[in-house]
Amino acid sequence: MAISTREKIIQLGDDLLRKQGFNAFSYADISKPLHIKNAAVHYHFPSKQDLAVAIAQWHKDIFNRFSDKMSNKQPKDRLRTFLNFYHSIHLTEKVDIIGAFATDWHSLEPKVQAEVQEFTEMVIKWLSELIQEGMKIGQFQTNQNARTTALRILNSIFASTQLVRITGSHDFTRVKNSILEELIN
Amino acid sequence: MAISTREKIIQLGDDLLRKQGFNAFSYADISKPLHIKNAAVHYHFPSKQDLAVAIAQWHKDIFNRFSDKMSNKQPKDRLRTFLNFYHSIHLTEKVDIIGAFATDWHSLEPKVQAEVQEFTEMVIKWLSELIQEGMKIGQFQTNQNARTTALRILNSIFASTQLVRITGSHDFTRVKNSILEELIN
DNA sequence: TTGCAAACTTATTAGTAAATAAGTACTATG
DNA sequence: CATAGTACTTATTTACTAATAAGTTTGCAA
Repeated sequence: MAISTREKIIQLGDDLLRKQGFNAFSYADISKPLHIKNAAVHYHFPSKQDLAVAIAQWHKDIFNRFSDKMSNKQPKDRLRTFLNFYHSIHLTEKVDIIGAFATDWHSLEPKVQAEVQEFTEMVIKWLSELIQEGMKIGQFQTNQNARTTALRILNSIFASTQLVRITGSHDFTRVKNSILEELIN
Repeated sequence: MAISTREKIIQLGDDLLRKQGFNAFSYADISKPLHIKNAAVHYHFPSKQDLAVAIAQWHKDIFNRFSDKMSNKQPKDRLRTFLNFYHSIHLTEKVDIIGAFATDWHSLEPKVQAEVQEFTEMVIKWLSELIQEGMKIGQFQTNQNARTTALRILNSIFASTQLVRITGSHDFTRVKNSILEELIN
């Protein structure tokens, strides 16, 4: 099945959102590369906020598929794959979607904010459970509670996608490795 | 000495940059509250990029004064004050300037990027030295190198100012306390 | 074949953006 | 008192933005 225009718009919108920021791209930036007219984008997403909602929902879908696929893996491997996923974000010069939405938070309508909140809590919950499981089987060690550890991992890794734009790539690998080292052993 | 218009523009610009994002505020958002005309802002800062340069330099100045004032304090207390400073950012509904600049990175001209890079390295250097000193006198404990630890602290705390917009304030205190607990003991 | 809905294009609007040129008021200095 | 620089205002331009109304094409279904 060929990819639909609607899907192409979401993917390009996501790309622009994370490369430039929500207020830095326009419908023209979407319509031109797809060789469609401005109004065609408005046909699928009447307002820019509607597009933002769709992007957030798209991330929820992707994350659900990701967590399903990972469900039978060991906590250690799940965490490693999660961090590698962020590594690939960093390589494409994008920032993580959570940080991108957060800095533009006050430009977003409540319906967008609600989707972003849901997605973010999904990720935190997944990380927390992963940590608790890893603790139980002795794969991880920490004296913080699971949510706090989850928050610190999420913060460290999504902030890294931002910080390396300023300081350079080598710092990404430093942080990524240190997260693993700190928990494992 | 009364505060100059130039200074007022910088402070309000910084406020807007960190509350809304670089591309989400306009010169009108600055001129209106200050009861001056649009062109008066352009008189002080011909382009928006010039204003961004000034904001970055202003942060360098503030940080220099901060680090001078802290120089005779113990590493532990310096770190605590640093984290409290971020706590006050969070209370004003702003995000940290580093993350704000990073997400809007591709909207910034090289002259702005250079200033931001200089400021960021100043902060990382200050944190690294603080950690090394704390390790030497046995106040801190970590098996990571100083820059990596500095990066993780900076990442965790600046990402928190973003994440709590989505998840709520209580998570800020969690992260802040966990940074201290992890290092001290 | 007719009808009708989905997926567009054409054309336009109203608003806002950054930026600049030219003029004015104030103030300090020589 | 003249002049020159600083700090503005008035007025305007050019460009872009999101958004919408109205018309067109295409494919499928009754």
